[in-house]
Amino acid sequence: MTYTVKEFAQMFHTTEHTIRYYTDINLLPCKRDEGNRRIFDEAAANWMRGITYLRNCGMPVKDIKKYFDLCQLEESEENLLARYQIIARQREAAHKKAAEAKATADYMDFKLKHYEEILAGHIPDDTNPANWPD
Amino acid sequence: MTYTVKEFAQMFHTTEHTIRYYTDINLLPCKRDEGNRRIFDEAAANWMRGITYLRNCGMPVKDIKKYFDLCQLEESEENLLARYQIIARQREAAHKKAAEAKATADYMDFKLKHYEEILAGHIPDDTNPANWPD
DNA sequence: GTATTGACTTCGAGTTACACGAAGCAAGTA
DNA sequence: TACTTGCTTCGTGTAACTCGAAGTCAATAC
Repeated sequence: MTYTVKEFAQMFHTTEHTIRYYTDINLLPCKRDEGNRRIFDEAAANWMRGITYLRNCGMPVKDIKKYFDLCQLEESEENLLARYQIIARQREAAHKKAAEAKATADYMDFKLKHYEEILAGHIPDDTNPANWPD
Repeated sequence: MTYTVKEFAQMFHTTEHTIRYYTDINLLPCKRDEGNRRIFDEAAANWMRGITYLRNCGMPVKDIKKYFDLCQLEESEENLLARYQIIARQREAAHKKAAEAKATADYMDFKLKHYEEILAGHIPDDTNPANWPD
C-alpha cells in the first residue's frame, strides 16, 4: 500500500505543504514514482507517526531529526541510553503539556458557563478582562 | 501592588521578551514609572491571565486583541453574543487540544516502558522508527 | 488533435510569535 | 569614579510552517 502526498496529509490531519516540507528537510523519507511524484509506504507512515507524537511533545524538528539519526545508527548500549533519555524527557514534556491543556479546558468551561449565565440574565455582563477573576 | 517586567514574566511562567512584545503590540496594557519602566498592576494581571488561557487554546494574538477590543466596547446584545461565540469556539479548541495532549502523553508512556523493557534485556532493540507499531 | 483540467512539482518569499543582542540610560554599590 | 544591575529601544534572526507563482505531465472534453 502506498500513498500520495494528499492521502498522506489526510491520514495525519496535516497539510500537503507540511508533508513536502518534512521530506525536503529529510525528516521524512519518501520515494518517487516515474513522474517524480512523492510516494509514501507503511514504513514512512510509521516515521510520520513518530514525528507527529514528538512534535506534539513540543520537540523541535531538528531534535527529532537527531533522534531519528540515532535510531538508524549501529546499535550500542550508549546509543540506546541516549535515545532512552530523549524519550524520557519528551514524556515529561508531554505530561506537562497535557496537564496545562486540561487546566485550560477547565477554565474555558468555567468561562463559557459564566457567559451562559450572563446571556440568561442571571448575572450582569462583567466580561471586561480587567475584572476577570483570579 | 505593582510588578516589574521581570516579576510579571515570572508570575506567568514566560519571558520578559514576551511581556515586552505583548505591550508593544498593545495586547497587554501597562503604565510607566518616572524612569519610563513598564509597571503592571492587578488589572494587567487579569488581562494577562486571559491572554495566557486564550493562547493555550491556540488562538492567534491578533484574534485575542479583537476579542479584548470587543470586551471594551459599549455593551450590547450583539456584542455579548459575539464574545460568547468566540469563547465557545475556543472552548472547543481547548478540549480538542487536551484530548490530543492526553493521547500523546499516553503514547509516550508506552514508548518509555518499551525502552525500559529493552534496557532490562527482556526484548531486543527494535527502535528503528520504520518498525514502530501502529 | 488540440484544449482544458487536475494533481503534482520546485522555488522563493511571507507570516507568526517570539528570541536575541547591541547600545544606551539611570540608580545603587565598592 | 568605576562598575554592576536592570531596565530601555530597535533592529535583526529563527522555527515551522504557509502561500503563491510558474512549470510538468497525464487524463478527459470537445
